[in-house]
Amino acid sequence: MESELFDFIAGYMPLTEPEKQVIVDMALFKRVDKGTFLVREGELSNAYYFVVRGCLRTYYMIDGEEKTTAFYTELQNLAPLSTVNKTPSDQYIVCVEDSLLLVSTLDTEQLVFERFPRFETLCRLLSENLLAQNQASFDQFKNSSPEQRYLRLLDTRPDLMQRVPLHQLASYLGIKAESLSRIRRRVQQKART
Amino acid sequence: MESELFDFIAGYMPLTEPEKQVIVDMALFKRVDKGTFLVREGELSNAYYFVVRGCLRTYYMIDGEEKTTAFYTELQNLAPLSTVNKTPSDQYIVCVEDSLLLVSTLDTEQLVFERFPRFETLCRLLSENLLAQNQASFDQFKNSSPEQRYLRLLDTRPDLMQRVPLHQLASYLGIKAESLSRIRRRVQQKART
DNA sequence: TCAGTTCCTTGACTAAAGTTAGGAAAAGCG
DNA sequence: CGCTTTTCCTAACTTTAGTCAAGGAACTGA
Repeated sequence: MESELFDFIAGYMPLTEPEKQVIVDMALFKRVDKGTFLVREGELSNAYYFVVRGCLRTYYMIDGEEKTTAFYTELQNLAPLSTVNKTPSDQYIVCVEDSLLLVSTLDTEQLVFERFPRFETLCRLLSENLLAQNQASFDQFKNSSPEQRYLRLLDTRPDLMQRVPLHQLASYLGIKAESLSRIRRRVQQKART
Repeated sequence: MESELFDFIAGYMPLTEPEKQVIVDMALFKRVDKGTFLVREGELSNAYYFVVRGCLRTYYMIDGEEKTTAFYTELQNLAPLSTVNKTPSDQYIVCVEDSLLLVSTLDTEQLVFERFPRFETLCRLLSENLLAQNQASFDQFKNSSPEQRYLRLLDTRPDLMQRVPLHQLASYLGIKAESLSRIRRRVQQKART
């Protein structure tokens, strides 16, 4: 169960057995049911999430409509702006499937850093990486059409198509549900020729 | 000259005089002329940049066209994916104006961390913050039309309009130069009524 | 089982961005 | 200074996304 996590971490920095034990002992793993809200708009949040198994979704409520902006699945990390800034959240974070999460709060983080100083270096490297990756995704998004974005998603995260309703994927791709529907038809027709 | 930097850092963590001195002594400040490339496509990069004064631009060459994706101005931070990943860069980073930068390489960073351990915490906090902010910008980008994005840019970074050619701003906004031209006309007409 | 959602698609229409082409003003350079 | 390049705008046309309306399929809960 934890092995996925430690394999992932090893990509940044291999951990010793005692170090792994620190994480396990702190009982940071948490099972969360589908439909559970981790944060709602207006609430304060003090946790960071690492998805071991399952799927989280972030969305905003704008003019009574849900605007989905991200999905976090296996081995992805979510540091809500609300947690980082200690300000009320402007978005919702909800559990899309029954999930297994590593939940670390500002408090537990501090404890881990004391017992295991290298963990701060690990967190720094991870943040730097995620920042650069996020910027690269943003860059790619700007330079591609809705259809190209759909095709890329199909290529990089095909699982999402099965796991998530299409109208949520549409707003994730920055378009309306009707447009996504038409894009899918267009793409299928091209493939058939 | 360095005071802008230290004022900025104080927002995360006030530094002591000796700590400030470490940074100044390491002579990490660098003047860079307009037109200078910090990284080209295919090159390796091993530096992080903090803009004290001036402006940097990142762009990709796609089908012989420059696709600008970001501008870094006063008090903004740039950690190129190439530096983070130690892989050849897929983008260009160029100096748009004569600029004053704080340049930190992987080597100098290590030295600073040793002489001044709190610096690593500072870097972690900064990365976490920038990541959450970048994600929020990305979210907003997805949920707004080209016109809304233009108006927001006008609101949040009006200086860019003067500092940078419009066709570069267009691709930064994820649209073509012709579209930006039309949007500007539309907006002006609305304002005139 | 049935009623009420939610989800997905389609069609007709509108609005806006992409494409292509051209031209004028401004800036850079010999 | 003239020349070239860059920058910016315009226009006509094409393509595609947004909007509004509707209907059917799939799922949900009493």
